[in-house]
Amino acid sequence: MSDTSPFKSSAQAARAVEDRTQEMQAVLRKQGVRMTKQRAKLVELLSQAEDHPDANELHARAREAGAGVSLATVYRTLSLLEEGGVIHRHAFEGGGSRFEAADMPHHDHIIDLDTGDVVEFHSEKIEHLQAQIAAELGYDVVHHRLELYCRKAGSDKS
Amino acid sequence: MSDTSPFKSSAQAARAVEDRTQEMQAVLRKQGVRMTKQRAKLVELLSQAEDHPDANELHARAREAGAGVSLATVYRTLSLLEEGGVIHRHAFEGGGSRFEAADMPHHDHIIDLDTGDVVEFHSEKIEHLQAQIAAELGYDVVHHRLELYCRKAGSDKS
DNA sequence: AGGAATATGAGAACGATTCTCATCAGGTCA
DNA sequence: TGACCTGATGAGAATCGTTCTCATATTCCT
Repeated sequence: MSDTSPFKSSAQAARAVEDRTQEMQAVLRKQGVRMTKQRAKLVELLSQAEDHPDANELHARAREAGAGVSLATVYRTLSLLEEGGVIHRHAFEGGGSRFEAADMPHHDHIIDLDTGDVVEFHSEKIEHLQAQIAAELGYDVVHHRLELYCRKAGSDKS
Repeated sequence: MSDTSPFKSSAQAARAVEDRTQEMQAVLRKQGVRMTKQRAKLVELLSQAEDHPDANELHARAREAGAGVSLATVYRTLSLLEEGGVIHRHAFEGGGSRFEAADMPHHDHIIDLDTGDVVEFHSEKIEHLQAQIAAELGYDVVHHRLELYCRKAGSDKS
């Protein structure tokens, strides 16, 4: 499998994942969330995921990892983690919600219509324009959703 | 200075509902779409709607108008009209898809988190930035989704 | 360890949407 | 205009993602 990780060595990467997992669990414990085996496993899976898995995918990964977690618990835990603010939920077009750890800078998404790949990007200019527009209409932006559904440049699909 | 230009639904209201209905039906006929009673009624309901009704709401409105249309047909027709480009489908957070006639300039949405109200806006600057960002990453934007979930400025919730 | 509060698993229930299929209605052609 | 062929409709079953129910199993506090 190709490795798009920004880390130089797998040892370093493992360490980082460990840190992220610990960090997420710490935040949750601070909120009084009981850290059960299945929650710990899901937190770990999410902290090491480099894509945007959905509930079913996480269910499968947990099973593969030898730690059985029921689909019901996967859903319950995802909602819990979202409430706790340690993961983000995305409802892209088609299919169900997809998730990602929340411990990285805010960003929006480009979804490849042909492959389903998700690319992240961020534009301070767009963020600023959004706030400005909302303000002109008398609103404060609580959160937003910006998704660009794209095709690779040049792939003529008409 | 801002290129924001929100539309007032009253601007479109000036235009006769019948004209919009005829226009939409004409476009569809041109595409070889059979104009059945049910489809005609749904096109009419959509052309006169000033909000963003969902399938169930349209089903109810058709019933109230004395023209019974099954829910299955409502869904089939909505997909048909969307393919024909005469309506747009929006999947806002929570609940199902909501629709609106497509015969007005492209725009994005602000959703009031407290009231559910939807305000339309458009920013050429943002559109341009989106295309630019996608291009830099090797993509062409096919369509996008920009929604600002807001609260009235100053309404200190919590 | 002892226990109260809480989490889990399995499957039923749910809401939105799509599909199946027997019947019905547009639009065309003679 | 009337018969026809194709495509459309209605009613309900089926699907899909997600949530809920409830009996049982765990966690975490003391």
